[in-house]
Amino acid sequence: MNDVWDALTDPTRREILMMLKKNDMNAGEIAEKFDISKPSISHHLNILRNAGLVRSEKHGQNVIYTISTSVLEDVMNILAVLIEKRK
Amino acid sequence: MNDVWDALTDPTRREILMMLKKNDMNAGEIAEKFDISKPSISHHLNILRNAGLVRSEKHGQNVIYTISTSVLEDVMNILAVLIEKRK
DNA sequence: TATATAATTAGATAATTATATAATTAGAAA
DNA sequence: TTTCTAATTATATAATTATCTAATTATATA
Repeated sequence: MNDVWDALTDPTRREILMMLKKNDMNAGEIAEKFDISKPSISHHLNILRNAGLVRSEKHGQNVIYTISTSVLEDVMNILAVLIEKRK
Repeated sequence: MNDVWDALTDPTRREILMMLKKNDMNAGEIAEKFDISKPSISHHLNILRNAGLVRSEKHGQNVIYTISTSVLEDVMNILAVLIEKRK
């Protein structure tokens, strides 16, 4: 759970998720969208994967990344509790 | 918005929010609940306040903290977009 | 007014994190 | 099998962050 929050803190990683929300992309395509080195993006992808926010699958020499939203439900639930009115 | 995510990353700060969800508390009461120095808690409270997640009001020599959830709606919305199915 | 209490600010430090470059691994194609 | 491309791993570094102790500020009370 902490891993999920930590993954979501970084703006680059949130943007990656936003992009993956629209379409699956491979690592190179993702890296192209940012002004950051490929290894650095690879690192961000790793953090997202460890948090369970993306999945990766190798196709030939490409690695295709897909968003995985199930863990986000937990985050939503926590927020819902916080927002919920005190009785 | 970044400030909100950053504020939410830290487990101590999330726990503070959970506590404040139940009741308003003053700085000392909050600090007592953790095994962390008072200045450190003060620092966390400052980050929460800058993110708009709490408000503080001085009553005598106590400072009473209250949760403020409106910014959390924005976070919820971002998560909702991410979770939303691709069409 | 002197002292005690609540909280914050100041300053230092250890740990974490985002980033880069260089090296490596794996697969595709000449 | 050599070479090219995609991606990751290894390593180093600068910046950020969480924490501490000490000092300060503000209020209350003896």
